[in-house]
Amino acid sequence: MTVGSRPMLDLLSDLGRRAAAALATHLAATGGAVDGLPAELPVVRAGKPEFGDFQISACLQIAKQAKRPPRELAEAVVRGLTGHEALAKIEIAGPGFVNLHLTDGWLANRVAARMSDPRLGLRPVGRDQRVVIDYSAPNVAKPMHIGHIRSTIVGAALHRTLKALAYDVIADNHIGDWGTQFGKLIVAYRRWNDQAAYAADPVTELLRLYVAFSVEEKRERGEVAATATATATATEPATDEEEVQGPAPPILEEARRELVKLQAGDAENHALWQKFIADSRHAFQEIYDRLGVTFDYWLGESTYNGLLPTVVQELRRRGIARDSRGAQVIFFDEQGEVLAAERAPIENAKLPPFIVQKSDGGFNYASTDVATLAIRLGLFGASRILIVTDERQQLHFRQLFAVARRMGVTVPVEHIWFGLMRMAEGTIKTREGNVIHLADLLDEAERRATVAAGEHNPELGDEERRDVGRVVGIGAVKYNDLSKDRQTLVTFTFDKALSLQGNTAPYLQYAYARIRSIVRKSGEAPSPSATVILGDTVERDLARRILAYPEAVETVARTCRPHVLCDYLYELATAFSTFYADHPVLKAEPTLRASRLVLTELTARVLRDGLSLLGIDVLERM
RNA sequence: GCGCGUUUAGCUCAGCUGGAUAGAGCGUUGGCCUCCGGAGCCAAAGGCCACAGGUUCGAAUCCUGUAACGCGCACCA
Repeated sequence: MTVGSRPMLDLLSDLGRRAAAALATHLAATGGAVDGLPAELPVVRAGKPEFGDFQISACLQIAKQAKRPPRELAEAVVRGLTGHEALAKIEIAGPGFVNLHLTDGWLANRVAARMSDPRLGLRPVGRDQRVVIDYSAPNVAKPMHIGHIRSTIVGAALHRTLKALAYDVIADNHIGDWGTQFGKLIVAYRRWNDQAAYAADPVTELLRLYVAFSVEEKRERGEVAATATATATATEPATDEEEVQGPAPPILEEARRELVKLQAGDAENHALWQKFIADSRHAFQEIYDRLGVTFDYWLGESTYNGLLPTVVQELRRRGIARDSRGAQVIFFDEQGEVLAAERAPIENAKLPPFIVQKSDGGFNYASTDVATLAIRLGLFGASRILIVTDERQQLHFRQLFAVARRMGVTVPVEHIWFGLMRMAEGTIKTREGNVIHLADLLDEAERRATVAAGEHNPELGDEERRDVGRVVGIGAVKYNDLSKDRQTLVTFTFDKALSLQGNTAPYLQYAYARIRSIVRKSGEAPSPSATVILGDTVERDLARRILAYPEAVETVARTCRPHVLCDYLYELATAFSTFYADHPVLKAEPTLRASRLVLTELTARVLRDGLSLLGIDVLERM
């Protein structure tokens, strides 16, 4: 490990350990024994500049248990840290906070050292860990719309971030390529397919066919219901709420027959199904290419079909699933754990029943997901599994994870859920109503950004302007989703999604382009051996933020929340802009110029690297 | 009805898992181009952290209620 490759994080651990040791010694001497004193006191960023760079507030928490005054403990901590090479000043403040001030020299040396570190301080914390990440997962025969964008973009960002920390990542696109909709699609395709329209845009035509099916189904259902109510005796109340619906309309019966044929391996239906998948995948790939998103596998739901009978058998054999109303069902207890199959279902179960096989013998999402989990754990040897979907699937995954626990799964399986995208009033409508297709959103983003590029930099040629528009537009869309906590409910508007000011991708890209312009004009490569001078708080603040990069990236990997990295990069860019406003670089005297070039260059490298983890490109000019 | 989630400035959001005087962006108002790219910088105004209790040295953060909104709740995925 080279010096300076992970300065800030190591320093905090070191300080925390020394503080804890000093405190333990003091407590032992004074008889104020405390159970479970941590080996490392938490050292956190100070809330305000006057409180120094970092602070330790643990003395306040420990004081009560130790029955000693907080300030006395703080004094012990101060004694333990006095003389540390990185600390310029240690003070006790308020009721017992310990404020730590780093020396400018320590910061400067560490920043200078980072010039020689191609990883910018990132540590291989994920080494020897295999993570399977499941994201995007669009449904076959449906165009990707703005509801898919968060899973795709958040998932891709996590994918890249984990890889950067040396995790062995397997990205799996679990596309919806199986299910009852294929019976409907086959029927609708045979009845109404418009060959020219299909040839031009298969997925849009498939969506039209699906909608046409629903319309026809509804029409027939109306007719059936009318005759049913006319002949009903009306004296027999329905015993089951779910069964009050009348007999199925003929077209739905037809769809079910086609589905059964497909499942039985009927050659014609199988060929159609394959065609739908291939054409859909082609359309998805176009979007992924524009977004720069990649997968290692596309193991759709159908991948697991052959395993489902065995999965359900196994669940029964192990006393997890049982017969109930003709279906294979798993029940839960008051704690939300699986209820043994020999026990009667209970009233106040924490979770509703989990159906792994329908009463008609068909399998569903639940059994598919059990099989998927088994493959990811067994075949892929995952040591962590991340599934990125919207919030509506929380209950399903709680049920699934309870089943996994019952089956003895101990590796962490996490549902990385995000809030739904909602439409605001007045947004543009597309062909199919109020769904905005992802492709249209990206087109509009690029169009607006291209116009903006032309306004802000008239010197750009047509080709470069379009290139800038593409990178800025796509970046803005991605950043808009990534910069909010993923659990936030988003109300979509073009103006917000494509904003170019404030905490946005274009701001960061602009900061990068400006920096590159300075470095170009310097006519030299910033020197890794230059001495860094931190002359004032502005330069000092910039240095601190540069060094904090690994902390932000590791937080993203741990919590699966990319907005932490967005916030970090925005603060870095802001710190640079402040620095840039009144600290001449090229016109400074030689030693200062060399030092400032290092700060400038490092800011550029961290911005580029951090944005790349988010899947956002940068430009040399814009 | 039950479960999960959300509620912080006019609007959009942070708040590092209990720390000191709650922070940004947009918008508003006022400054900054003889100076490396003004998609920028500096500053001001703007807050009962939904509401009511509780826990403790200390609460936007934890616990209990209440309200509003979002989502889900037996054979869709």
